[in-house]
Amino acid sequence: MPKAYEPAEVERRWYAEWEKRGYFRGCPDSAKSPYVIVIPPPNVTGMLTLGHVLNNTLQDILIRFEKMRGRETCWVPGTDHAGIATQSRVEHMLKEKEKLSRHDLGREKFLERVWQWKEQYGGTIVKQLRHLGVACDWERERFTLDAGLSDAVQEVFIRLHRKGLIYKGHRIINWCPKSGTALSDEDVIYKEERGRLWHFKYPLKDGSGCITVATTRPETMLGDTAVAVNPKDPRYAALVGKTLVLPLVGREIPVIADDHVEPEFGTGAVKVTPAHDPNDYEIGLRHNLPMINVMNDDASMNEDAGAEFQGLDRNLCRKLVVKKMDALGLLDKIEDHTHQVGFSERGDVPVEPRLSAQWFVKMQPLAEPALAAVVDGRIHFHPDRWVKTYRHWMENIKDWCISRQLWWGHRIPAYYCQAEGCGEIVVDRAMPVKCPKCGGAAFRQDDDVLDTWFSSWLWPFSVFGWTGDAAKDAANVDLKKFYPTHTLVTGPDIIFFWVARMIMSGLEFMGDVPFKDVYFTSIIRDDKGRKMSKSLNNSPDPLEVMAQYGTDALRFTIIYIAPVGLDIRYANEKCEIGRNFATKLWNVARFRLRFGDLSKDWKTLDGLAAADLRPDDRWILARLDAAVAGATKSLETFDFHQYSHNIYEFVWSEFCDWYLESAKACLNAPATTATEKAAVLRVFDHCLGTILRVMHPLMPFLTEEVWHQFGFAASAADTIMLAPWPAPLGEAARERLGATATVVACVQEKFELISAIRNVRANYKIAPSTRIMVAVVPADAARGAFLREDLCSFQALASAEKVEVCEAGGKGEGPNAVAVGAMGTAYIPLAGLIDSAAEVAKLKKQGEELAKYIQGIQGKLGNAGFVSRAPAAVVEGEKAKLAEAEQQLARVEAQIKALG
RNA sequence: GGGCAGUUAGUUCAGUUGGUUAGAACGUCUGGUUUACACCCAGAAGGUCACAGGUUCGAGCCCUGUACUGCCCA
Repeated sequence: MPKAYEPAEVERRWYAEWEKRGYFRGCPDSAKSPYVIVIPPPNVTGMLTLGHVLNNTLQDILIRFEKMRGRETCWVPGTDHAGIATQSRVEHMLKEKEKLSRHDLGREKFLERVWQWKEQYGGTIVKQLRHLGVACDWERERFTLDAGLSDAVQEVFIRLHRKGLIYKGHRIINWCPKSGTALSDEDVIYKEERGRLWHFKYPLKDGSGCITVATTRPETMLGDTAVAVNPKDPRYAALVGKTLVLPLVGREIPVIADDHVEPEFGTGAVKVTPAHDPNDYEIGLRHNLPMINVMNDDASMNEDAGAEFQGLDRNLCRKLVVKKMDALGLLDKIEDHTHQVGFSERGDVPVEPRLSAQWFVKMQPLAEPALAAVVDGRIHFHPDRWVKTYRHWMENIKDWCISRQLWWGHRIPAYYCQAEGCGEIVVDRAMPVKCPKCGGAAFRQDDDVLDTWFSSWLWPFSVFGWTGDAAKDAANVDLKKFYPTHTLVTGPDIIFFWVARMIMSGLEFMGDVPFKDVYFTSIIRDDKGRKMSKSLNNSPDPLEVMAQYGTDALRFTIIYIAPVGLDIRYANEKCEIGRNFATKLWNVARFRLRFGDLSKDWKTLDGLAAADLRPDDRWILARLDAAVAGATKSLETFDFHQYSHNIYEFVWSEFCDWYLESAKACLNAPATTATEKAAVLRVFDHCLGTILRVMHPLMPFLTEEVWHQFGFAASAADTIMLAPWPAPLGEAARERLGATATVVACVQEKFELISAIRNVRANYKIAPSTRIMVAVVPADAARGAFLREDLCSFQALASAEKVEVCEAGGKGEGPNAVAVGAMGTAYIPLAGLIDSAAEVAKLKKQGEELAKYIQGIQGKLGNAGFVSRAPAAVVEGEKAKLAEAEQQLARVEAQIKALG
């Protein structure tokens, strides 16, 4: 075995092997109880990011944990078709390489090209995911445009339409001028922008003066159809009902009063453009105002903007409007103004609110049961504070704009009767033969496609082949076994886009929640706390990180550094934590191999009793038990942070730093009998076998490799993936093995005394190779007896030539350095080296600390309120601590006296 | 404007139902090729738990307020 773990080859070999052996498959016929996760489908255009690493490592941990616990696990992977992103990427490519637009090709040819692109490049993220070691059931991989999933989308659209929950409406929507499509409210990202507030004067028709309005979007004035003021605003009371002449356009528009106008904002009078602003639209509806759309699809001005402006881009138009208003003397002033501007996520351009005919889902009837499912606990959020965010959105829900003016996606199953003046819309699976209204036979299908999320929201059941046909679905074994799923792991940024909508659709179409627990991951930032972004060039490529440090190292590190419910601050160097830990474990195995083959009976400790074991063996078994119980509980409660820290702490600081060294001393000692050695090795192997299994969900490759190299695997065909999750020994077994709380406390005290002795060595700069003599006067007879049980490991751990346990006063002659601990007082003869003054100073410092501590406890115990009100156990505990400390202080003081 | 988080060692973070002398990692300092590991070992230093009140026998933890930082929604 090489000195350090070399991950690359191990990872390649094991992943292929696991997949080949079918370990990832979820079997619907299994008698085991199912545990199911559906992956949050990444965009088919996507590349693996650290966010994916975190998210998928968490899912993999859960899947592997439950698999070891005997569940029939099924983790469904897949991708979504990412309508806008994919279409614009292919359009861009066509333009660059062939100077063609999608319109040059036509819909059918263009879609062929997108599919080609998808087949060629779309698998990237899926391939990358495999490098992460994820135990996904690849045979179930799904894509949102697969035939079955597309059928489900169609079925759902038709059903909701029949139910009156999908309708076509003429309303204000968010328009992305770059990609030329409508967006949903959730697709808009608000960014703070330092803009301006232009104050325009609109003259009254009767020539009696002007009203000044303030606007952040001057170009929209061309579509103004009113000016509104607050009815309670005395400044404008006299002007309500009068008529203004809209400058540049000449249209006569009224001054109206509306409660929603804020008198404090701007001048207190607002221009109203119902076709280009959601608030103005509401005002327009209330006051029956004309709605004039002055823009084209690409955000250039249309003919209704007037001849001077027609064809201009919205930004150029803005400049021209301001210039002309200024020339007319109607530009009152320009103020700096910081405000929130909505941007299109994909296009990264400001969205244009605009009046448009689109398809919507009526959300409220779906939201109510979905809110109830979370509020009444059928679904749990982790951390649960996200419930509030969810509730707020659900209670203020708006209808969902689902139509997109794209070609790549699920085409809307709506057919328009082409008969003159009919206008009938038929929603159905196929093109109708005859119009139910006019009997016409000519139809045209809606050109638009559906929002990508309209397919993703069905994911938890569409991936299992849901059809909506009751008989077929009842006979679907996958659906029966695997729905509802169990845990969803996703980012809080898609709580509305995806999580909330999946809950709605699950309840609506399956009659049951889609999952029971939702774990919201952290967001990954760089080590300065900045968001990862392409422009900052601060987003590392996970594949490179895995190549450099190892996949297990990255997996371990990202879980280890993820704080509880907060953002992660990541830097590549942090992967050293995981890499070093992997190497540490690797070397534990190397160490063990020096002492021969694995104990045959490592799996259990049956037949062993306290008398067969050293105190240190009993101690590590108690600690191992606590570690196993802790790991199990942490994973059951989604506390991944604690899980990783507990393992790390246990393996490194307890198992390696103390137990392994103690075992080494015993195994190397000539006096140790073969029986004693066998017992120590058996405990060691039992610990290691347990550690490997507990760590497997987090570091799958390394643990599998050691499992095999070391002989834990029964044969080459075996796997740690299917090894049983360790069960705690339980109290009775711990008692039998002497792994009691008393032993743990004593061993802990012993280790503290050894540390104090090491401190003496360091203070006197004694070389590690120099063996010292140590005489320990135990604090009491019981501790003396405890120490005598095993002096061999004490000696080795303290680098001592010899350790003697003496009666009080029997510590021998000559000057001694001293270490005082709860276990007792250790004397280290250091003739010629001893610095009495330094010894006294050290002891005085220790004495002062003890005195302060004692004073604190005495203060408590002297407080009548504490003694009468605190629980008896707490009071007793304080008394015991006091006695212990007083005794130790007495010993420290005795030493000071002896030295002085 | 509304809501949600956070503020603990130089840095990044733990800290259970309120009850040990508040912990870890990294970094820093000292010493060390001790036969598993220098991707290591041993030792050490480092904290007014943001601030101000309150509840309590007892507060890092509970309550009220303030400040600052970040996120979400309008």
